[in-house]
Amino acid sequence: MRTPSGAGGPARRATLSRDRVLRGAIAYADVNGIESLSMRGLAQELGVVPMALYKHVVNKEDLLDGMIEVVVGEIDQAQGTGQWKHDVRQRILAAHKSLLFHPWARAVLESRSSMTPAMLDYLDSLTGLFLAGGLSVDLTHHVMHTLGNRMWGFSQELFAATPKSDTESLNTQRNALPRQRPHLAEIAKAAAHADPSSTVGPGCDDQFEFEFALDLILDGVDTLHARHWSSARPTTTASD
Amino acid sequence: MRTPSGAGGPARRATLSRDRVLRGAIAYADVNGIESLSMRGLAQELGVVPMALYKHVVNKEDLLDGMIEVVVGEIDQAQGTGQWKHDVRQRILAAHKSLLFHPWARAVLESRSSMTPAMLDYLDSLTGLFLAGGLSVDLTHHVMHTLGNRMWGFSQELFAATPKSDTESLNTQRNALPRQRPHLAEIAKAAAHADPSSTVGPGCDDQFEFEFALDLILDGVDTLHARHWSSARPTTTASD
DNA sequence: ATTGACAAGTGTACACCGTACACCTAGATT
DNA sequence: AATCTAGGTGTACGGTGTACACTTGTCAAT
Repeated sequence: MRTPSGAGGPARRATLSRDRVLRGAIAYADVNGIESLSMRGLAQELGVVPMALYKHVVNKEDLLDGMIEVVVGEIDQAQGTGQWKHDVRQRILAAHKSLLFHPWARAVLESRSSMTPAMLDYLDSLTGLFLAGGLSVDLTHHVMHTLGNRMWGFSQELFAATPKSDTESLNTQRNALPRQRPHLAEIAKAAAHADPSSTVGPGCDDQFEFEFALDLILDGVDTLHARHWSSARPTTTASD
Repeated sequence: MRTPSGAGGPARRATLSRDRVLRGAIAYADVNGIESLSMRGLAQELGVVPMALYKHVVNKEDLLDGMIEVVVGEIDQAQGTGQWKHDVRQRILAAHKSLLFHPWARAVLESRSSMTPAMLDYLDSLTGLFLAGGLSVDLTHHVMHTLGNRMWGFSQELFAATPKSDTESLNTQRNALPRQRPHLAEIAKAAAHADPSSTVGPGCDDQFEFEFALDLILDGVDTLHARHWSSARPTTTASD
């Protein structure tokens, strides 16, 4: 609650902030690679002593979470056209673009053990596009798994946002989910209903999801094959 | 070239070997998690001093590569039935099973910057199944990208096996590829021909591959949607 | 049996990492 | 002026990977 003069402060010396730490870390990783991002190195880059960072970030894990949060939060959110396939496509390509912009983002994102708020928001909005397009909750559920594995590697831990045994945060999240992420909540409810054996936790049959995605791809390829599909790359003549 | 008595040696004391180090590391990671696998911890587990490991493994990266090599090499290689879709499905599920057996395998595999021989062999055999099924080289190429992203996260670096600037190993690999991995070589050749701008390197349009996979999924979902597809989970009555 | 070579296990040491903890300090609040 | 407090500092500890020099155990050849 400081911010010396609101806007355009000179910010001499250090004057860190969580945002500056996160942005600094992102820039550092963009330039030097994520593997050489260290608390010490980042501190030096920011003209500060290493321990100063810990006033804005609980530890390195939190730093990485924050970096992902920023990147995912920057995913372009275009207005929908109402055609679900187009809108979904656009949204996913936007995510892909943001992740490609930071080469380290995908690996870091996949190394997180639970979803950050921005990730959940993104997934929720994507889910909403399918549902708005009239797809069943069931089908939407499975295609989210399929796509999720593609956009980033969450897959089986979509709804298992409780890494170890943090039952308190789990309950907090269960209560907060429906009102904040309505579309995800709808899917989670349906999945829990279909498989009552796991009232808490994923409620998803990982093997089923994997095979669903696999068969979707194989059947799609089969169709293309039957149609004598060809990619017709730009440098190739289309006469053949 | 030691191996005291060929088979069934008592192996008192330490008597390491690359294989024992690798197996030990795999067991250690299976039990304690990959994040707590350290050279020191592994050495202690093997009843040996840390630096002893370095006589069988060039560094920790090499250790991780070796672990992946073992796991991928253990993927079940069933006889094909001649039906490409079935055979591909079977092969991929076998890979999935092996990776699931070692929870750390997927993350480690995706953290590798280049393909290990066993990975290349697996991909080559998979490619061969598509080609044997009559799919075009073109279509096979793209579906390999699509599936690759699913089985593990190689995607864009399939043919970019040269992480930094190791031109010598690149040349070695380029010469060795055709005779050892004929199916991959065929795809690589076709891709390089279609895009002559990059005589060395990927030769693949990452964005195209991503969109190909995305559209394959979206079109497949569209089809399922039109058919009023439902997953019909076991606990659900099929009457509805 | 002695020697010598060589593969393999050892011990020490170093640079780097994340971060706990006590401290100081400058600005705001009272 | 006294106090509080958010935030930057300094030191220190235990952990990591691994370079380098060493000892040792095993074999082939003498």
